[in-house]
Amino acid sequence: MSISMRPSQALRLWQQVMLSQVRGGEPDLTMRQTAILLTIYLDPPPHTVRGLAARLNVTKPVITRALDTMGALKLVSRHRDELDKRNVLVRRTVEGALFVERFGDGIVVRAHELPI
Amino acid sequence: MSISMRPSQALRLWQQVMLSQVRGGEPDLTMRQTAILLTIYLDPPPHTVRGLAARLNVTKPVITRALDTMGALKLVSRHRDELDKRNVLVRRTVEGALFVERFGDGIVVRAHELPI
DNA sequence: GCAAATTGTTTCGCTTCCGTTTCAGTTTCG
DNA sequence: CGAAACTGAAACGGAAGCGAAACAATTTGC
Repeated sequence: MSISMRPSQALRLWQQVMLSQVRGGEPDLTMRQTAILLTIYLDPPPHTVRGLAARLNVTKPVITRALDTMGALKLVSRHRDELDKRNVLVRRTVEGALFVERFGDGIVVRAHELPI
Repeated sequence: MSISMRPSQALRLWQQVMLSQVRGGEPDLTMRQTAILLTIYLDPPPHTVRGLAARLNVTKPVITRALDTMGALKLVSRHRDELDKRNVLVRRTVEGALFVERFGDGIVVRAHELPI
């Protein structure tokens, strides 16, 4: 059974979640950064710069810079791949897992609060 | 009857919507910009810089700059309030309405495609 | 063994954004 | 009338983003 919603409900949900994030002072991530973060936390590892760039259809420097920023925020971490030292493996962090978990819970709450 | 979803579904929905936006080459809005845009299109007018700043709990220059960027993208427009010339009224545009409409439809589609 | 290919980062010039402060224009009100 | 209040924008130095191109480090394959 899939999830059904009308476009007006979908937009209202998005607005409420965005407002709660902004008002709560959470990091002001871009859509690209959000896509990268959620891909790292939802898709099975390993995650490489190249793989993420292909998944998002963006260039590699876009991934590098997003990892710089989210790394500074402790949302993800980087580690050299010991088997193929050209690769960088992107890993989850405790802080990032908590952030994503809170984010998901927030969506659920806002969805529940939606008017009919 | 409210909308029910599990956190894992909510996160997967968010990921799929973000991925489709990024891959589709849509403007890479930040959470703040998204919150502003949706507030303008979902909440009843009039919308002023001050009002939006209060709604998002951010400073006025944040709103001014976001309107600069989204104005350049033709997603919103600014007009001086003739009744109180200190105010700037933020208005919707045809392009912005189409963008928001496509966005909402995209969410609905991704929600429908979600695994159980 | 060594050129070619692959990976992720860095550099370039430029744009956008930040928070804070300052400013110009307008309205309010004593 | 004129001072105070209010609104949105501009100025400031700094941080972070962009695409394109060049770059080191590593692996592949002849």
